[in-house]
Amino acid sequence: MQQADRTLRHLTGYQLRRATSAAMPEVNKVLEEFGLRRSTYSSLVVVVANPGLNQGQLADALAIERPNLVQIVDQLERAKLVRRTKSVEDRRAYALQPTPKGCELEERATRALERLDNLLREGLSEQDKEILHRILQIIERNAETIQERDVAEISTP
Amino acid sequence: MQQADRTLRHLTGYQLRRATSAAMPEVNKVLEEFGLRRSTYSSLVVVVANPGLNQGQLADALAIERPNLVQIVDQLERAKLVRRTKSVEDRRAYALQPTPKGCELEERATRALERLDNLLREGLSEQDKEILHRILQIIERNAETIQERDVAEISTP
DNA sequence: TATTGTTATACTCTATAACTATA
DNA sequence: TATAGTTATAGAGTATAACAATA
Repeated sequence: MQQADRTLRHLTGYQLRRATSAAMPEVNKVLEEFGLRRSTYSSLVVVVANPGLNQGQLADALAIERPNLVQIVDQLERAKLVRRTKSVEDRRAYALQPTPKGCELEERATRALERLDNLLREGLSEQDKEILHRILQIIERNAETIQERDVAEISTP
Repeated sequence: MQQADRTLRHLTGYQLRRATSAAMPEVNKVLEEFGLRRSTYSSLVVVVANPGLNQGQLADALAIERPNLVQIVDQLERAKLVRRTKSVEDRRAYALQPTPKGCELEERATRALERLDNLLREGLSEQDKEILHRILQIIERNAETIQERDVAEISTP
């Protein structure tokens, strides 16, 4: 039985899901070598690039819920990659600061992921890569736009 | 703070993840209107397109583990969309058959998802859509190829 | 009254080991 | 012995309600 999912392959959601599901385990494997997971890695990157931001801003940047961020920052702090420092302007908030060790690890992990990226995109032209990046951002924005609308018009034409 | 995740946006895995995470809730909402989830919908589609296939073949087609398929088929059977019929050639296996109700629901759900697809891909040219489909399949195959190799060469250059 | 970080919780998805019945 | 379907289970990821401290 070949291409038993032929019908599904026409749907963008299914295409995205298959490609993402295939790629994520490889991303996970690379990050494991650095003692990181996707959630801790992406948080670390944003803190390194935006030192001093607070947890709410970090959650917004990564589109994750604040409660789920708590344990992620806990892990980064335990690994001495990020520090929670009390914000002086707003004493409710923590200003997140990367440690030197965090900066160094982030750089090495990013380089490894860039090498994986080249393998994932093998066979694609430079133009293909740019088009992919552009299209995925359009789809993401379209999805956010749809979210603000009513789903009824889709399900019942 | 704008584009706090700028560094991450360069990575294909992150691009894929963001687009997929934004799109999946919309897919879920559409399918909920039909009493389906992504897993039950995709299984239903494959059974309708390939009546008589068994659960192992279905699991392979959708790249899901067989144990996880059991409850999915249970749900489809409880909803009278699919029937498990004992295979005559191999009495260990079930031949999965769609019911008329299953065929009808699959068709309506697919039409609704195609309408969602048009919204998700709004602003893309016909060429963009074809390129996206092609690129995502390449990435999926590349990921499967990487999986068969050693990750060490990626993490430690 | 609203917001930041937190706790507790629950639900889905995914993955693996081990069982049964057939082959 | 190997395979098809199953059971049980465990780990992520994700989502919401409610609380304390502060604004």
